[in-house]
Amino acid sequence: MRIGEVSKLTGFSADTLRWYEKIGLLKRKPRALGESNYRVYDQAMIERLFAIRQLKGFGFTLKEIEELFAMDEDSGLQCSSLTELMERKRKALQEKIKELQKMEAKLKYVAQTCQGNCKEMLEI
Amino acid sequence: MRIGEVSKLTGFSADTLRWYEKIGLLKRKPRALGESNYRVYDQAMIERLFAIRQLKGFGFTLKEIEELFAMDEDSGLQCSSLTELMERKRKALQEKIKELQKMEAKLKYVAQTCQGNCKEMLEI
DNA sequence: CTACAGCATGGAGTATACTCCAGAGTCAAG
DNA sequence: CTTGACTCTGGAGTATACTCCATGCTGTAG
Repeated sequence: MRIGEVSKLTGFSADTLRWYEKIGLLKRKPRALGESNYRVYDQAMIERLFAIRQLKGFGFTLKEIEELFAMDEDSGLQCSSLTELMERKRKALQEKIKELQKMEAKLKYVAQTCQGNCKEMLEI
Repeated sequence: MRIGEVSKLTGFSADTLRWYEKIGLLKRKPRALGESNYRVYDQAMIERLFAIRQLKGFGFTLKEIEELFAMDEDSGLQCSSLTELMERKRKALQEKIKELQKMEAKLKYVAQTCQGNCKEMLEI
């Protein structure tokens, strides 16, 4: 498959696919003799793209996904290591959530109790 | 007050103070005749810095804070407009929170139920 | 054979909020 | 008068994840 087709199939733009290659998240297949310079994607690469989609949905950054793939290729990814990574990511997410919830609560408080003098409440 | 003192007082680094000035969040006082080129901060500026601190804590971006100050200088900020802004920010925060909570829930699910085959569950 | 869609490359631009640095000017104490 | 701390300016760098663009090559339909 060529880049346009893969783009339609996966929903990643062609630019994004090239970008993923550039940062090492996706390896480009070396071209066979006499083959054009166009990128060719095989089934394994398509699957990897869906995995990337999944992992992004779990909150992993591209860098983390890359490291994860590297671990997998390196020594075979153990479920225990993966679980640990997920737990760590989960804790980070929880902290971020708490932070946002605090902001939200503060906003709610000011907006609901200001009675005409929210500027003072916000100390503006 | 000069920049170093203000930095200590407010906790914003000197670089940050200059940065805020550059993006228009803080106006530099014009220098008086014969005065040096050093920045001088008066009480009003210090207060504005504390307001910025507050508003950042409420989740407003610098750009939003700037717009807010502009509205205030322009026509005097009405509590009703401010409340509306806060409500909008609050909704945005809530959506972000929901999104993160979904990620967290998915991670929790996989991590807790994988039983040795989390790779399959993650579709890696 | 030619037109045109599709692809390649390298580089710049976007958004956010700074941080760091070099090179030079300024101020106050001793 | 010198030293050292402080400040100035302009510009580059950081992190994240792309997007957009110009210019030029490639593949295929008619």
